Order: sequence, then C-alpha cells, then structure tokens
Amino acid sequence: MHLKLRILKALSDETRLNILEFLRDGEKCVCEIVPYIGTSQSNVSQHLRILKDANVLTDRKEGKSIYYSIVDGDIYRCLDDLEGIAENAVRRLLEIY
Amino acid sequence: MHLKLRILKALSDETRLNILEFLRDGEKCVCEIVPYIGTSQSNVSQHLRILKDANVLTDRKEGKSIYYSIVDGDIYRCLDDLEGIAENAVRRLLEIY
DNA sequence: TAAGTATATAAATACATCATTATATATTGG
DNA sequence: CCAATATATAATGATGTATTTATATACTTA
Repeated sequence: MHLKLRILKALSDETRLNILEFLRDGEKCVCEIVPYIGTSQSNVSQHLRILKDANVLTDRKEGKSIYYSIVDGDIYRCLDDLEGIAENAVRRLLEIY
Repeated sequence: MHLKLRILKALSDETRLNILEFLRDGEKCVCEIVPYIGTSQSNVSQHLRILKDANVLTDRKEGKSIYYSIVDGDIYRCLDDLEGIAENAVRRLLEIY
C-alpha cells in the first residue's frame, strides 16, 4: 500500500487523533498515554503500532518505559489545515439556512 | 462524528484518492469518472456519495448528467503535504540502509 | 408516451478494522 | 533469581467498509 494512503488510514480514527493531540507538546511514554486516552493498555498499544507502522510515530526505549513521539511535525500542519477545511464547511452549511 | 474525522475517512481509500486526482483540473461528470476509475458505475457512485457526505465534493445536475467537483481546493494542499510527508519518510527509511 | 441513457439506491457478500481478553516479553528492584 | 511493572502480541468477536448484482429514478429524444 502506498505510504500516503497508510498515513491517511492511520489518521482516520478518533483514538489515534487523540493520541496525536496528546503528543503535540513532545514525547510521552505509554504509561502516560494510556490513562489520558482512557481505554485499555492493549488497545492503546495497538493504536500506537498502527501509527508507528505508518511512520507517523517513532518510539524510544528508556528503562522499563517506551516513549513515543512524532516523526515529522508537518503532520500537525496537515491536521490543522483539515480542521480549518472542516470548520469552513460547517460554516457554509450553517450560512445556507 | 466530527467532520474532520469524516473527511479523513473519506480520503482514506485508493479509489477515492484517484477520483480526487481526476477532479484536480475541474468538474467532471460521472460518465467521465467511471471509465477513468475503471470499476462499476455503481461502485463509483457510492464512492462519490461518501465524498459528498464528507463535504469534500458537491454535484450539479445538467441534463442527464451529474457533474462533481471539489468544494474546497485547500484539500489538495493538504493531500500534497501528505504526499511530501510520505516521500520524506521513505527517503529517511532508505538513507538508513 | 415509450425507449434509451445517466445515475442512484438496495441488498448481499466479502473483507478490513476495532475492542476485548488472555498471554508473552522485557526490565528493574529486592 | 523472583516478583512486580511496563509494554507488546495473539486470538476472538463485533462492527464497519468495499464490491457486486440487481433494480429504481430521472431526464431526453424519437
């Protein structure tokens, strides 16, 4: 599968978008991500793998912990653009009525 | 579902990405899109509906034909950014070895 | 108005994805 | 080395998505 498509699929999930938002201000270890997201450790781990397989995240081991961080910060520009596109779409829909 | 997420899901399919590429140079009617994509008319119609429901495409009727076009061209900037992000990721992966 | 063309919708099946549960691996402290 | 902690993986069931086939709707032209 082309990497662009894999990245898009990796981004197309609410839990994973929340993980990415949580990582905006730098790397976080799984033990921080799990309680923030509020689902099971296993579930978070699998979402992290999907983001890593898409080259959106990397990880780094330190002692017992594994820290995840964004590979390329440009992804946030892209997500913010999409947010703007979505907001404009909503605005247009509301204007009509 | 939040519109941003719906847009991302709409973009996360190879057929739909191909449709969007085909629409870069302006509106096209379904009768042009179907042969370009090379799958059934019904299949294309359903993909178009998903893109329309996500507010990525709009349509316009003219006689027997229905013309689809992009709502907000910014979506291409976003897709191009993603393409660049993907290319950089591949480049980094290749550099390592 | 009947036939033909363009497109959409519905229903069915096949396939992919998500969440959960259970288990495995790796690291550290005692 | 053993127990505890942090994380990953495997297997399952549930849900969602894509494709196909068949049918419906809408417009046009004869």
